[in-house]
Amino acid sequence: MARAAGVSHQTVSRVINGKPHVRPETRALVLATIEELGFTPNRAAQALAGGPVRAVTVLTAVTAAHGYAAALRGIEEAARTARFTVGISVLEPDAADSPQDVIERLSAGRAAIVIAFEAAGARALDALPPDFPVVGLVERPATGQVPNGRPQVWIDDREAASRATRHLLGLGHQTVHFLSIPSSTQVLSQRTQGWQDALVAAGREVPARHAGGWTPRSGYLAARELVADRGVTAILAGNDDLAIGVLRAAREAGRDVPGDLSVIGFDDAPQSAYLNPALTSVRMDFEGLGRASFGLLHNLLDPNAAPPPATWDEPELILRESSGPAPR
Amino acid sequence: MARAAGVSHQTVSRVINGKPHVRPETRALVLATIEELGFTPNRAAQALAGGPVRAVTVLTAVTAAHGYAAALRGIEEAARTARFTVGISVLEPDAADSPQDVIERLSAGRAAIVIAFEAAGARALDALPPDFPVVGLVERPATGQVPNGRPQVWIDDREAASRATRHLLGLGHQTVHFLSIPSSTQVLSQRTQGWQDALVAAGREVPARHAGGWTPRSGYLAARELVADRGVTAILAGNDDLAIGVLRAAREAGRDVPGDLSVIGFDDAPQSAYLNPALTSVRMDFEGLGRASFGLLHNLLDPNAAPPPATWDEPELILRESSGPAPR
DNA sequence: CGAGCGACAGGGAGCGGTAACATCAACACC
DNA sequence: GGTGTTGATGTTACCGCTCCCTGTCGCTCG
Repeated sequence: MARAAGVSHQTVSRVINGKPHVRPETRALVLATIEELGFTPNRAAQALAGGPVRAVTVLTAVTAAHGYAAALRGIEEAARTARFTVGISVLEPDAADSPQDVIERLSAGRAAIVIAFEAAGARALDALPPDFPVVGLVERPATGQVPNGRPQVWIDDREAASRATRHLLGLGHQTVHFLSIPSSTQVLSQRTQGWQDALVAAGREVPARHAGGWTPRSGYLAARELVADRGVTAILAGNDDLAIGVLRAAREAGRDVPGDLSVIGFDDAPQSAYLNPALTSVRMDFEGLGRASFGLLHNLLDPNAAPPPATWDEPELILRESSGPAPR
Repeated sequence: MARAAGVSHQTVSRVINGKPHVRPETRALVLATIEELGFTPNRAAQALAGGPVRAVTVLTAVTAAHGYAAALRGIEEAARTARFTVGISVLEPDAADSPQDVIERLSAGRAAIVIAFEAAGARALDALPPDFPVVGLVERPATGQVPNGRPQVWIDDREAASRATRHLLGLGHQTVHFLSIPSSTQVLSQRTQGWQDALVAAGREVPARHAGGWTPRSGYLAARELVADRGVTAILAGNDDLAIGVLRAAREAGRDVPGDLSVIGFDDAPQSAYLNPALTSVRMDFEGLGRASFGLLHNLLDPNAAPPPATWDEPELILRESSGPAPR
């Protein structure tokens, strides 16, 4: 122990936490000794003794999709600069979600951020006791639906989906087909809703929705049927991974993108601009969302010390090669 | 406290840890009370009291690349089934790497897995004290170079790169150009070495190596120059993300893949099979590697309780559309 | 039939910190 | 000069758990 530095443990504690009432020379002495001994405060002890919580754990069911990974990156970055430790635990789709099961996954510190864009995440969020320090990354709550009183953040992907759909309609496409990603407990994901909104508003018929998963493969499988129909001239994919599968299916079916088929994805993954053809996509600032979610949590935990939570960018449609005018 | 269940804290502790010397009925009673109260043992207290370590933190400098993400997934999965908590901390490329700085990132429990495929990771691994419970995911140690006494795991990507290079040579290409990913402290990454090995063994001249980063963009930028040279007929990219950039650059330069240019990537990311053209790639079992690394760590921490560490698959060249015979 | 022993249970210390309170000197004020 | 007042430290009590040790039984065994 640094008490070998000639002072009491209490003084060391004060120095570590930057508290007042320590003479500058004493502080310097302690700091020097800490340096010399390579001393690191024991997090477990700090946590036990009721020190400030400096740990978050992120709960998520998906790790591969760009949006999720980006959110995690944002959270980690914000947490690291706030000197928080971040844990991660992935949710199995069919896990028993008793509060205990969920809480048991948390590392010491007991504060969480739940990425609840789909069912497993949403369930985990619900399972946590109401007074638990947690913030959720969620789908935009359906209109009129009250958020459950917990801090949550979201990107308005309903509006984003509408915008993308309107863009395609504006290009002359009679209708737009949608290949969805899995949603949270809501029957329809917000992206699906937004797509429907735009179609209905334009007085178009809403085609049957096709359900995909998270991978390019699932996009490919689901799209094969769609692209076989020459009447389908525009496909909106739930994310860029699915869109890659769609692009592949289109090529195999001899469809020309964007000549006779337009494809738009979601999330603007780093590779999307370099695909063949380059993918038109809706850029979503999940990294910013992640940072903001951490900010909110930090604020929850320690209203004084936390800086004002960050904001994030609005979705933005990035036009590239995969979308174009409807074929005549 | 569950002591309200009529037994001592000690008995509760025994039940929680599955220790003997508790009457079945007593055990059942305690278990029932725990269930009823929604009691969860306090990890911090357990750790403090010298209970078994049940937390790892993963240190990595890269999160987006498929290989890293896959390794992390493997670690998390193995850790979760062993009821470990997993933390993650990303290393900045230019961080001060004193042992203290590194250790400070660790959550309570103080055990780590370092993904040390490139410089920042390697430095962090070196910074940790020799007796620290840590295992590294590293590049294959150069021949004759003794691993530094720490448990580490690696995939033989030197041989894998050789194999891919030989494959291209066998297809009639005069030589193979290489676009590298950043490496660890070693001047040349093992992938680069393997490529050179094969070229030298075949008596070919070794072309200048091009250095890329981690992203499709960096692959694209580096490849533009390469693909402009019609004499270049085969490019091996350090990973699939770079390869995507290469594919793009090739198309823009009017090169036909695989007609007059073959491209092979590394890692076999999920989207690679669905690209246009589908990317020939070397499949690397980083997920298995991650699982194995956790197994090793678990064994280090608790030689009795840990199951024998898993193994991982050998690299495998997956032939797809992007590689073919050299143009005549 | 008492010693010995194993199965079960409880008591207490202590892990490494933080909060609250006590102590003590220096200094100011009336 | 007595006595607050304030800054710098030390002391003590936990935080919630695990280890070590001590007790109680009820049995077996010589």
